Amino acid sequence: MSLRNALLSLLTVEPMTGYDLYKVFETSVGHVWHAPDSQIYPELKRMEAEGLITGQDVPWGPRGKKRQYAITEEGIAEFKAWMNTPLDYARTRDPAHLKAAYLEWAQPEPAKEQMRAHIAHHQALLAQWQEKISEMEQGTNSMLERRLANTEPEQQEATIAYKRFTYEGLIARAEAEIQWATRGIELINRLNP
Amino acid sequence: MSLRNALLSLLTVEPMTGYDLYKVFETSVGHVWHAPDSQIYPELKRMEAEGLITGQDVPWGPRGKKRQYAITEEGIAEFKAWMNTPLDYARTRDPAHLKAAYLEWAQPEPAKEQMRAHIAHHQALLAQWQEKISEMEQGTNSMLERRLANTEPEQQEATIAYKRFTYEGLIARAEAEIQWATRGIELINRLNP
DNA sequence: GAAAACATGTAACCGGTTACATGATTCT
DNA sequence: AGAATCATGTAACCGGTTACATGTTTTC
Repeated sequence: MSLRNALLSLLTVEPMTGYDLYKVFETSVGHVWHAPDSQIYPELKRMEAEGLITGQDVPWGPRGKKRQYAITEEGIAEFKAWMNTPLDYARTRDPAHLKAAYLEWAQPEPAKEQMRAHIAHHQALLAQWQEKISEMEQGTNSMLERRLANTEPEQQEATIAYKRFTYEGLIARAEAEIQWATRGIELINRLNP
Repeated sequence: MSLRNALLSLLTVEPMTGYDLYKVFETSVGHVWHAPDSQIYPELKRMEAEGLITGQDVPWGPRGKKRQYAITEEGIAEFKAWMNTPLDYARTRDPAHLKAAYLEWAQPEPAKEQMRAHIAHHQALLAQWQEKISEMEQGTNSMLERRLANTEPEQQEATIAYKRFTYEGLIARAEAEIQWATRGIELINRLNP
């Protein structure tokens, strides 16, 4: 049910179409949550049927139209309820560490390549998150700016602080993964002289 | 297809029954990969049909029997091939950080409770992984001891080193998550005086 | 004798992925 | 005029979860 709440969180900013939401998942929130359009459109329909959001057809060009969804009071209540409910943590399922535990079965070159890919993956994430923080600082993150425009002044500090806190955590994690994989390459080299 | 390879990795130690494998998932490997029995038994059947493992009914008590699976040459080749193939990293889907980014929507107490649960979750993982390393050092990890008994002497160092490397990475991650959530509690306190 | 552990499955469901499908609008 | 983007879906599939179901053996 996290997709539903990710969608609700975005609709607390302003009404959006399925395509708008899809694009946001491809960029800003996409680094914390991702969903393909094929999952978003049906979910929006279900949410509308359940009264969490209301859809409205708005004209788009001479003949086209698009459906814009706005969060309802019920939707806000649902989102807040989710935010106040503790998560239940899923059992671990971590292919990268599963493979790392059995690297003696790989050849040295592919093993190192695996570690390099791990580094590249987390370096890309790191760069994106650092970019998010720098956008926040410069006020160039449009989703955040629009959110702040609809937020009471005394709440704005918290809104920014929690987002920064989140990104900082993700940055620390990415850095740790890069460090780990770097040590992995050293280890592979040491064991395969 | 990681379940399949997790099963293969365990069967490189020695032949096992579905229940044996299920128990191992509940304990040692379970902290890197988890699977319920309802997923293990059908997967073993498919793997047998594909020739990756061979099953043999062995008597169990006066009337019972159990099916013991051994990895085949084909299975070993498949596992090695997987180990030599780079992973493709799935798009992020991280409910804990998704929620953290919107903590201004939660009440302070539930928000802190969330952070405490995050700490408790990762502290439990941390303890399990530290225990694994201490078992390795004392030679009391029976899966590993059995694996080493079937490993050529010149390979034993690598086998141990990669497992230690894996656990150390997971320990570092757990410590970082605990630190992050601790900062989160401080932040919530600061914003809600 | 009862409880715990061993042993093996099936079935319904759910969230998510991939592939397929279509058409309008805007930009160059 | 053609390409890129906007817009919205359906359908098959897949990995994983939860619930249900059953029987044997070992341990206390």
